[in-house]
Amino acid sequence: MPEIATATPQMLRRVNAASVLAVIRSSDAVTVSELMEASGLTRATTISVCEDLMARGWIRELENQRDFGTYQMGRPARRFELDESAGCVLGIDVGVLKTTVVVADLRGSTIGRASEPFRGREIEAEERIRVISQTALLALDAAGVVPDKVLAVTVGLAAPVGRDGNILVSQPFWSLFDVGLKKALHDLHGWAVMLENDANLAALGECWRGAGGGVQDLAVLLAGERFGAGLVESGRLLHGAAGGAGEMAYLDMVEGVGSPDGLAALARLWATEALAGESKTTLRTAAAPGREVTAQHVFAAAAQGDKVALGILDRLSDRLARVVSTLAILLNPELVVIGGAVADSASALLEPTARKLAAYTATPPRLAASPLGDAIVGIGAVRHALDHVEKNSLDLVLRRA
Amino acid sequence: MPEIATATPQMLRRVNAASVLAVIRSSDAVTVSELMEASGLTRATTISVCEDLMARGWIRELENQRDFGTYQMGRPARRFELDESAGCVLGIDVGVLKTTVVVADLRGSTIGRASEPFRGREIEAEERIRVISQTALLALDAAGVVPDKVLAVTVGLAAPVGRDGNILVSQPFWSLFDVGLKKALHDLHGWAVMLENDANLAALGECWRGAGGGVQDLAVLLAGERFGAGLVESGRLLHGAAGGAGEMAYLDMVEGVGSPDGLAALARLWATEALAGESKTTLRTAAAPGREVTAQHVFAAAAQGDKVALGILDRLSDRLARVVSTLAILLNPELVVIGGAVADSASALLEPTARKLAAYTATPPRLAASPLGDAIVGIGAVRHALDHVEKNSLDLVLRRA
DNA sequence: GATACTAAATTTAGATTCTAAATAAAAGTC
DNA sequence: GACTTTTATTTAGAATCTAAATTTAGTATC
Repeated sequence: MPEIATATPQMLRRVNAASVLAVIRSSDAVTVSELMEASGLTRATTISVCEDLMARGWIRELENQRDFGTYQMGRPARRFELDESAGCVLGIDVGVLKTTVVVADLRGSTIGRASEPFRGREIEAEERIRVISQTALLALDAAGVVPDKVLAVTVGLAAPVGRDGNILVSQPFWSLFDVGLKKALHDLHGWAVMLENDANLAALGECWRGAGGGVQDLAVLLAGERFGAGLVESGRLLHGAAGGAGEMAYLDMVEGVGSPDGLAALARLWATEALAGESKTTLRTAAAPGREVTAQHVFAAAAQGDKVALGILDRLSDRLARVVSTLAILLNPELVVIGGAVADSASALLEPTARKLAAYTATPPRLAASPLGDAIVGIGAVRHALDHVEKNSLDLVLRRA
Repeated sequence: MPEIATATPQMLRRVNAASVLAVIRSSDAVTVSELMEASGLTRATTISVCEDLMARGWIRELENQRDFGTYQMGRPARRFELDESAGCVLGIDVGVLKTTVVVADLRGSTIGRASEPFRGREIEAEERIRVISQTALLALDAAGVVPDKVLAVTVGLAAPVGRDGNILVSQPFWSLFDVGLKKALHDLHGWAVMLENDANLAALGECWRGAGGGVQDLAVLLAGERFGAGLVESGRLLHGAAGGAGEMAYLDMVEGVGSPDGLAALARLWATEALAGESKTTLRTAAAPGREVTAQHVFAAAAQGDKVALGILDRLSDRLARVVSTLAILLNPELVVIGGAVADSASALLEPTARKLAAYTATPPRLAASPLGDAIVGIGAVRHALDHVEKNSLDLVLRRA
């Protein structure tokens, strides 16, 4: 016997309240008449729902109603808008060397942010959790918001996370971290913490605020040190059975690729190789004795017309085209966004990559460089947390300041 | 302003009726009390919904109510069950050389079937459509059902089909076929026809009646002449932006693979190569002068211990392991089902393939051979059509015999 | 400044729907 | 035949939405 969802009269109000709230959330300030048109409900119902939402603290009524819109005759309309300060969400990016916490209001506007380094790459989960917790408080402080206002927290990390938001026990370190972090933040502040893979959050971020506005089928390629993808199909994140979707270890087996090394790693490697040879290049001055040559150096030199650097860019674009084409063929996204630390530099690669892509696949997607830079995971985490709040608005109790 | 779904009291009945129907659909015969427990509704509501569904023709009431279940005291319970003959669906597999039509009742039981060859590989869309339409009538005749009873029709074909069920205009032949078929079957019989990619239908079929019972993340690999995949993630089919998801042309670029050729094609090729050489093998007797050696010959010879055939199987299993591993890494399915014409023979490959798979991926999925044989697309098409009927039950008007 | 006009808010009556409790019915048990 | 058990039916009640009539709060016009 399957579990089924039946409906009672009481649930109607919930459905309608949620719908009206969704409209208000996506508008600046709306009149009851506008809400009626959007919802198909009558005036009586619409107003009653708005009163409800106001009593619960999600929306507020505007005064000076004529100030908005064009002049109009008749009795002034009541106007409602989202109370974006009714609560906030936290998006936390846990990297290897540092953590960044973004505080956003209910409209998703960033209202605070803090970043703190970890003491080293190999520190214990416990210490990591302590730093994260403190950074979160710093960010809240910067936003001028008390911890009680936090309605949802999403943490992004470079590990596979299942659809249920849990990390597999087969990952001992991250599993420990998972349990510890959830417990710590709940015990300290009463926050409900959700985990998600960083590439997946990057994909959410791009769909929301990045190059993927309105796109339903997209892949975000984190292309810096190591290729990894966040996959969105029909507007939904793909996780796979154990959260492993978007892994790209198969690149080992792809001709002309051979490793999951990312663009920055390859640019460094090939520049170092070139410098070991005799070739004449401006990269020599960048890489002074004792200083490593970086991907930035290569892109900068290429922009100046350096032949060796341009050669490296050509190789990079071929590599990228091959990587993108595997995704493009198997998943047929509309758009592939290049993200990660190299996103800015990658724009120089877009045109040649797109040209080569046409040779590798019959269904080439659009290509774009992420405009979000290294904030991409934090922004995606905010989006993820907001999704949770929006889905559960009517069950959350807002604590007034 | 987003389109939103609000609810009225009238819609409650719809929701509850749909839920109750879903329970009845998945049970043999249920009492009102059982429905009450499953739905959480009261007796009055449950009975009223059942009367409704009965009036609409979807369910029927049983007599001899004590015949079911164990002996029980008290007033006999009313018992309802799905009227599986209230309508039927058609699942149509359009191949290159023939078409097969499956007629199924509302429980999904096959009640009729017919298969007819096309006159050639290269015939016009119009002629194809005529043959399909006639085969459908033959199948209905075999089922003893009139065309009026058909509630939904799904057609599976080897072309990319978008989420919306349409074929891209960039595919001139199939696009013409799409429009023509829908128009023809609608004009002739009033049927609403849905199109879907054959590998996708195979995936639906496996989830329903095949090796993937209950699995939420799975890939079906049609592995006969050419590799192609149907992908299911979190219980949903993946289509991609233009219906191209599951394409495997990237295999060209995978080391140790190099082409999208399927297992049957490779077995033939390698056997032919071996026969051109000097090696001693029982395959020579199978391939008498003028007769081509087939994949079946190779598998049969291997089963008898033929060294050359066993060598081919070993190569095939490596090839298969590489193909599967690319899917397994990027999408992390729980299960990969080998389907298509070679499904039966493929079971001999499962064990060695699984062994090799562990070397290629850290997240090896379970492997299985499809138990559905070449009926897989037709069965998937039936499931697809049933999905449509179940989602729209309350809008469909059943025509009584 | 009085009157008319307009658009929105509010009130009121009405229709559905579900629930809950009381009553009736159809069996079996003793 | 009286009692028990289980289900069906009836009745009253609560919540929701809609629709139509009425009131309100402004602007426009004379």
